[in-house]
Amino acid sequence: MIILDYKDTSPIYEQVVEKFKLLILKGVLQKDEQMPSVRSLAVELSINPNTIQKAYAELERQGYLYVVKGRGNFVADSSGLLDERKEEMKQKVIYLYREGRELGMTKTDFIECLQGIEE
Amino acid sequence: MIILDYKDTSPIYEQVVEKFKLLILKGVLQKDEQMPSVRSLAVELSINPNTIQKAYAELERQGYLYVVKGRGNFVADSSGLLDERKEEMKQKVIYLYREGRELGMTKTDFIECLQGIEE
Amino acid sequence: MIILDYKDTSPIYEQVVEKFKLLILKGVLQKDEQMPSVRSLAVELSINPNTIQKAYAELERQGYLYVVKGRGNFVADSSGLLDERKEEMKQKVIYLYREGRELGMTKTDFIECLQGIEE
Amino acid sequence: MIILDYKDTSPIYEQVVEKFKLLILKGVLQKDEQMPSVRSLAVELSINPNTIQKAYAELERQGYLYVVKGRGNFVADSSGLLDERKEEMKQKVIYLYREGRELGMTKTDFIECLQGIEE
DNA sequence: GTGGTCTAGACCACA
DNA sequence: GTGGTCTAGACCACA
Repeated sequence: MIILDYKDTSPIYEQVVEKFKLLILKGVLQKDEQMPSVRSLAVELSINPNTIQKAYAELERQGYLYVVKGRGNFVADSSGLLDERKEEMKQKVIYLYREGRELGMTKTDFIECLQGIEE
Repeated sequence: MIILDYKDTSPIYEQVVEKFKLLILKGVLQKDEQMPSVRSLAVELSINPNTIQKAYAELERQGYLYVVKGRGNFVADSSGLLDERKEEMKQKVIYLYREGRELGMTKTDFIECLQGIEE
Repeated sequence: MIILDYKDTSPIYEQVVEKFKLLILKGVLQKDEQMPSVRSLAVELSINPNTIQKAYAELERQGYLYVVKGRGNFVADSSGLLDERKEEMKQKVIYLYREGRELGMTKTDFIECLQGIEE
Repeated sequence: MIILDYKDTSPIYEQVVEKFKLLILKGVLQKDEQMPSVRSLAVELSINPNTIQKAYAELERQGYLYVVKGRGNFVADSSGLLDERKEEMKQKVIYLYREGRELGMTKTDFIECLQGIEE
C-alpha cells in the first residue's frame, strides 16, 4: 500500500504520515474506509508497531483518521483538508521565495524555474 | 551578530551554521574577515563553546570558513558557493511543485502565488 | 573489534575512523552489517560515547556508514570507495617521491626500496 | 628565504622546520653560517616570534642548528643527517606500502605509479 | 588568546 | 535500546 524510502533521512513515522495523507487527499483511501491494523501494517513494512502507532496518532491529530475503540482506525472526511494543504504549500513557496530573495534571487528566477520543469 | 530562535526545533548548531552562511553569502561578512572566536560567540549567545565549535567545523567543511591554527576562523571566498546555493533553492521549488502536483495543484497556482507576494 | 594505540598522537576519534575504514574496505565488515552501537563500543574501548559519535558521524560523512534513526549505524556499500582510497595512496607515494627528490633521491632508490621489502 | 603555505594545515612552526631542514640538507645554508635572528625572521614572515623560537628549538634538537648564547643560531654540520633523512623516507615508503597491501595493492602498483611520474 | 579534543553526564526523538 | 544534541569543565597544541 505504501513504500518507505530508507535513504530518506526523515523519521519513518513521518514518512508513513505523509504517504497516507496523500492517499487520503487523492481519494485512494475513501471516507470511512478502514485503515490496515497497526500490527498488520507493521508486519507488512517490517517496522516496529510503535512507529505505526505514532503515525496513526499523528494522522488522527491532524484530522485524517478517526479511531473507533476496539474496531480500528478509519479514514475521516478530508474534503476540507485538501484546501488547507494547498494553502500550506503556498506558504512554503512564499517562505522559500523570501529565503531566495536574501541571496539576490528574483520572482522571475523562481517563475522561470517552475516554467522550465518537465512533467 | 546573529540571533537564535529558541522556538525553532532545529539544533542550535545548525541554526548558527545557517545564519552565518547567509551573512557570508550576502557579503555582510567579507572574505578573510575574522570570525568571532569560539569562546566569545559562546558567551554572546549564552551557549556552550562546543556547540559553536561544531557549527564552525561544519561551516569549514562546507567551504564557508577556513581555520588558521592558533589565530582563529576566517571567512573564505564564497563566490562560487552563492550559485551553488541558488541552485539548491531551485531544486527545492521543483520538489515543492512535484508535491503540490500530487494534490492537484498546477504550475499556474504556484506562479500566481509568487506573483501575489507583497515585498 | 578494533584496538586503539595510545602512543599514537592522532586524536582517538580519528584512529577509530581509520580502523573502521580499513575493516570496511577489506570486507571484514560487510555491506548492511550493523555496527556496534555508540554506547557499547564506548564501553568496550573505555572511551566516551561522544568520541565514538564523532567518529561515526565522520564515517557517515565519508560514505562508509549509513544511519537508521532509532535502529543504529550500518555499513554502507563501499565498492566505489576502495578505488578512491587506492588513488589516495598513489598520491601519497608521488608526494613522498617529490620530497625525496629534493634530497637527491632517485626513482630507482624508491623502487629498489620497495623491491627489498620482505613480505 | 622561505615561503609559508597558509593553506597547508600543518602548524606553521613545523613548516618553518621542514623548509630549513631542506635548505640545510641541500647545502643552500652552509655549515657555521648564521641563521636569520628570531625577530627579523618573524617580521619578514609576519608571524609570531614564539613560532620561530619553537621552530629553531626543534631544529637544534634535531641537530640542524647550534646556538651560541648571545650571538645567535648557526647551521650545524649536517653531513650525517642527509643519509639519516633518506633512510626516513624509505621507512615512510615501506609504511605506505604495508598500508596499501591491506587494501589489496601490490608492489607492482606502487612501482608503476613511481615510474609514471613525470618530472 | 585561539581552536581542537575529550570526559561525564543529561535529555530528547525515534523505533 | 538507538543515535543526536547540548552543557560544564578540563587539557592540549599552537601563535
